[in-house]
Amino acid sequence: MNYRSNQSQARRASALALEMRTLIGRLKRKLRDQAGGEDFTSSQVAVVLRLENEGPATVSSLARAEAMRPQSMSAAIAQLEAAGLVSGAPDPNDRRQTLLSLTPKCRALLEKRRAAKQDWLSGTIQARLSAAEQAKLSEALEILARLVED
Amino acid sequence: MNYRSNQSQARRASALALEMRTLIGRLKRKLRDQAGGEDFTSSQVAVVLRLENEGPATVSSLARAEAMRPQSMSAAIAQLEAAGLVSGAPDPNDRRQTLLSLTPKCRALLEKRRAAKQDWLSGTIQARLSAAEQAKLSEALEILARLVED
DNA sequence: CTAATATCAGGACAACTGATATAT
DNA sequence: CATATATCAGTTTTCCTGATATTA
Repeated sequence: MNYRSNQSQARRASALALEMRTLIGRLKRKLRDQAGGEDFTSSQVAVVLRLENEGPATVSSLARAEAMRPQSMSAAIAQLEAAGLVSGAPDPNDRRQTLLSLTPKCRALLEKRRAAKQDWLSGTIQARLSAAEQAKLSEALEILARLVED
Repeated sequence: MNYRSNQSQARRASALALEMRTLIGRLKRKLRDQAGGEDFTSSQVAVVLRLENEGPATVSSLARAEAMRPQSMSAAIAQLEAAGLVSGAPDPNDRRQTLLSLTPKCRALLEKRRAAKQDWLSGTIQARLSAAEQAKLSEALEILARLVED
């Protein structure tokens, strides 16, 4: 690996990083705006979908999964509980923990929103990206996941 | 296009959306943490790199490029100006506008940080992704850009 | 007069840090 | 005692909306 190729690799990585920064900022703001009003934050949506896909979990494990502080996750979940979408039950095996799960109301809401295609992100993915592009995106997400590991 | 294939398309899009939400949240927090302290926010970094790549620009045009409000961009840039990294000069052709550009101090700082590989995102891209993976990422970024168009 | 640029003022909200109680 | 979970309280930060002055 010579000097010139290291240089051009560095330039390519910088260019990618620039594009990514702008894109992440835009997506972040877009997701927040779409969630505005009666809906939920991006983090809250991620939690609900995670509970749906992976079953009951604790505040701490959810915080680890999203790489945020337990206190922040707790606040997000408090709103979901207040809305009656998530409920917690003490874990009989470890009484420090509270296992959270989706309420029937939440599952019904998810059904309804899916039927009405009310989720902006998945709706836009379907509307604007071909199957081949979605496949490329999926590959890229696996690659990107490695950037935030640890 | 029959019912079943629409169903499975919708499921695929939902799964992608879930992965993306979690990933965006994690990247967002990671970028903020890496920028913490004496450094700058992700938006500020994006602005500096954009000015470097595309030359002088106004607050409004930068706000459009990042899809945020001019007032928010103005605040971000005020900090950069206070740090002596960006300076503005009135546009002689249109006196409503102020053209912003990088100061020599900022260019020197960029050089120094690049030499020391101090940018977390581009450093991690280089360290953890092969050339082929970076190419896939680049393709995916073009695809993703279409999601936030308008 | 209407449209675009910039900036001041105030507000909302997500995530943070620190401290504390409880259970393992 | 050391570790893990959860939660209360207060703060920071980023971006927002609304209003105003200036110039095209």
